[in-house]
Amino acid sequence: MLDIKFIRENENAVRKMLADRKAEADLDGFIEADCRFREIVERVNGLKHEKNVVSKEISTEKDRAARQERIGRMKGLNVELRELDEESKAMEAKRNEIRLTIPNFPHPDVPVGEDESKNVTISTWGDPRKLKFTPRAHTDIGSSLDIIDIERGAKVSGSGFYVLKGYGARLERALLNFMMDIHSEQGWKEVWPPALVNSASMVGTGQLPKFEEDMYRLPKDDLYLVPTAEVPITNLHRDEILDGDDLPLRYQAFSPCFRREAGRHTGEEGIIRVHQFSKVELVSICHPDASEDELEKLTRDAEEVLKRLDLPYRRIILCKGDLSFSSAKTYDLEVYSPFEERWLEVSSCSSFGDFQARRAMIKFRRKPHLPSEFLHTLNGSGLAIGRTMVAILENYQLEDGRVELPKKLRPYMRGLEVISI
RNA sequence: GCAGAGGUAGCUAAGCUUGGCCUACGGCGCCGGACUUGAAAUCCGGUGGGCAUUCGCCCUCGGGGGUUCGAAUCCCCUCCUCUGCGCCA
Repeated sequence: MLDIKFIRENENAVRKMLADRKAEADLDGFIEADCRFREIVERVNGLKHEKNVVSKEISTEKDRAARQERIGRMKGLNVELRELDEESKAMEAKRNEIRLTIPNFPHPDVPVGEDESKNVTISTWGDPRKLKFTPRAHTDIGSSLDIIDIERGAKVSGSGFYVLKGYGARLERALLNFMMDIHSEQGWKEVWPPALVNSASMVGTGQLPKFEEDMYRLPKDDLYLVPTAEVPITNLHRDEILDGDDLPLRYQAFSPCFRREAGRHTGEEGIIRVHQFSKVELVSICHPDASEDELEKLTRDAEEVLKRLDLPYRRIILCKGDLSFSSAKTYDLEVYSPFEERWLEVSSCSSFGDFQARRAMIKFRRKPHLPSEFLHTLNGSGLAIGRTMVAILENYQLEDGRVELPKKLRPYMRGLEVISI
């Protein structure tokens, strides 16, 4: 959510930002409602002031007739107020509703561009593997080793669900522990959050009201299945004023992630894009002056997982047209897939500036006597577990159909070196 | 799920029975000032949000309605916390 004064005073900048992002929001409606709201509020405040004065007079007035006269005046004021009050509430609601649909301002570092083709590669690590045989897809590998069962996932739940079995299931568990141990070393506090959250939390991080269609919702309880642990973790401190000395707050959490993923995606077969996947998420709540450095740390810390798994990857920065709604700046980490001969996104690390903090009312004080200010929030995958598994299967496959395990992961697999049937 | 007790400012905590003296008591923390060589102690003032920024005005007692000239206070709905019972891995 943008600062309301900023929108008022920088209408053109907001308009340009929307165009750069290829986003739409009813800015005219916002401005109209805001102007009208403020106009009415002034009159309402005047009337309320009069009411307060007269009410005070009634309480001290001894003369019965004078009292009655004032009570009559109050009744008149109330009639007038009722109408204006109604309109002011309607205008305020409209204004706020629209404000929730205006995306964040991109950071100045963010390159211009209308879609993902304009994203810029920042750095590359490791040499993409060239296998001496024809590589197979993770779906092939998974089914022939009987560790990924897509058919039965569909039977049990439907299309877009899969089942991990045997070493596949153990690999999931190993990756989770492997990742979280690394992040603990790096100073991220472990949290095990709820997988269901209320709508206030979803508004706080920006999933609602705009992306209702992307979420699973339980109408009976008005709860949502989390699309990422970002939601419960960032909302841990919703409506709180934190002590500046406690910053930054760095959390990591595992959670299942649920996404409806309505619509078709080509080139994302197998378990690349599914309705439920596991992810370790890093969330930082930090001082506004520290968020730029914090995004670098967060991204580096996520990269460390790929380095230890010895998976070649690159870091890209998303252009304005590809940037997500709440983000000010996003790095994606992509692992090379020798089968597809392309890069696969396994992490997305974003800085939100004060956009989420303003929605979720996460504040801090520099000193106890100073006014509270909004914090900055950041988060990133550290990493998406399902896609990391895909990357391991496709990068570490052997010609005979077996899959070697990255050396540092073996202790987490009870010493297993190679996955075979 | 049922019954009871609660939710008041950064924290703590009065007020609610009996509506107006609430411009929300007091304390802690913090800031500024006075005093002091300095500090402590003491005293004075400040310490939520919005609109205007010159004096000012409005809002704020978990949230939303209602009654009333007037609601922290009375009524209704709702959310959350705690205790007991029920259910349960």
